[in-house]
Amino acid sequence: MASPSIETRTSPRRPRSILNKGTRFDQRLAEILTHATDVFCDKGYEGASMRDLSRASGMSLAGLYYYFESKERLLFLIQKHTFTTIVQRLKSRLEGVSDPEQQVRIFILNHLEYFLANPASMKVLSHEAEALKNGFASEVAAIKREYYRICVGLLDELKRERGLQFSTRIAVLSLFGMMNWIYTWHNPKVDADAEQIAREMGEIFLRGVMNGSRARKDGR
Amino acid sequence: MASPSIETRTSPRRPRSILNKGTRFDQRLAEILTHATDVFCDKGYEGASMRDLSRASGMSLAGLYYYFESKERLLFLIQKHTFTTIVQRLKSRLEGVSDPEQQVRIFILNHLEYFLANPASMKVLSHEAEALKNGFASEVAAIKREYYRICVGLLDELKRERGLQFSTRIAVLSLFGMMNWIYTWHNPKVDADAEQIAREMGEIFLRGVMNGSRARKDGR
DNA sequence: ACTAAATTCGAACGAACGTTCGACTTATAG
DNA sequence: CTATAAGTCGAACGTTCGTTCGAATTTAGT
Repeated sequence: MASPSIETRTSPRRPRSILNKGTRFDQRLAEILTHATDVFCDKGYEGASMRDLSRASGMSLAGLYYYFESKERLLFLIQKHTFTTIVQRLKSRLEGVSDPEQQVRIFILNHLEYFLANPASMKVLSHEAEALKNGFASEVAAIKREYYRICVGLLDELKRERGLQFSTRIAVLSLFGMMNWIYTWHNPKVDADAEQIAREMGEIFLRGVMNGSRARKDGR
Repeated sequence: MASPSIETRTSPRRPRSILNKGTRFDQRLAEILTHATDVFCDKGYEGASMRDLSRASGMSLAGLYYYFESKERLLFLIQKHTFTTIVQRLKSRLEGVSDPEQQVRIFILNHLEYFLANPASMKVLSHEAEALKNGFASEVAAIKREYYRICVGLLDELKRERGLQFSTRIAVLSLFGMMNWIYTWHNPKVDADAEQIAREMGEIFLRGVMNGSRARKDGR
């Protein structure tokens, strides 16, 4: 959780001194976001009260409102930062790789690695997807759509290259389901690490989508 | 949504007349559960107020408490009924089928058919899995565990019969993810019906879990 | 050291929350 | 028709909610 920085906020008047990166304000806000993420993760967005957030971050109830103007905007900041980060990491990892199968594996690994390294953030992103309204909702939805389209692109490319036949939509959404559901069951003391889970899910998904598909006629 | 019946409730003193099935009480409770399910589906358990439920079911706020003694118990009744029904249907459909692959296909079809026929109930079951506490939570968790174990059994049987090698836990949980995630995206105006989606997910999952697995050594 | 800006907080706001109570109305059985 | 039980409701309970305000404190520039 880091550096929401300049254009991300609107609450009080901005400090006029230009060139402040990683200011006290931004650092403190980031700390609050981290604690808030944990609380939202445990109690849900609606179930978490501002007093819970106050307690968790060690700041008074009123003090929180110096950093953001509403509980909803706080959730928005968490979701936007999380989603932006995962998309940006994906893009950088995808650079220079041209084999579509390898690209899909990277997509899965990137998603699961970030998920298991930031379980609270990702649970809040996955589980509270409907909690935001209007402008906040549509801005996060836009990032989600971009992320979704990237995955569609990879699978369409895989289909084209290998002459496969399957519904891209069902495939992509099944893959997201496999991956995102992990927040309901993953236990770091019992389950393998991200790399191995990514390998196993990747095997299931890629074999499932690739083998024998060429021969199928439509309908059945 | 139907017949919570005798042992399910505790609120007021029970009508002493034995042999009442489908009484006025049970019917009205079932209606309330249906409306409450829709509201919980739309606004979430925490986000839905008793006044929302009152409005949706056309009964006064106080009147609701004649049928159940708390909001939490209402959610419990919804989840327990939904989960019990889906397990019971599965068991009856599984009877007489012995081929493990066919059994897995039936499992998937049963799950998705019920999901798409009762989207609100299933969303409330999937999305509000952490909302209940203590006794309520553990009773639903017990049914979930039974359902999970059935699926594990089917996959272990498939593994044994065909000499496959994969982590049953990861496979089962991936399958649940694929299926349960559907509440976040399925649009009846755009997407296919349960039978076809079950076929496509079944293909992906079964091919993914079956093909080539025999040859793999451990570790890699 | 002085000052102005940045930061923090106690106290309170009105609204909404889940739940309860006693009185009222409707249905049922004799 | 009468009496008892089942069902319903308006009004209110105490609590907690998200948010605000003005005063107090801390920080940073000179």
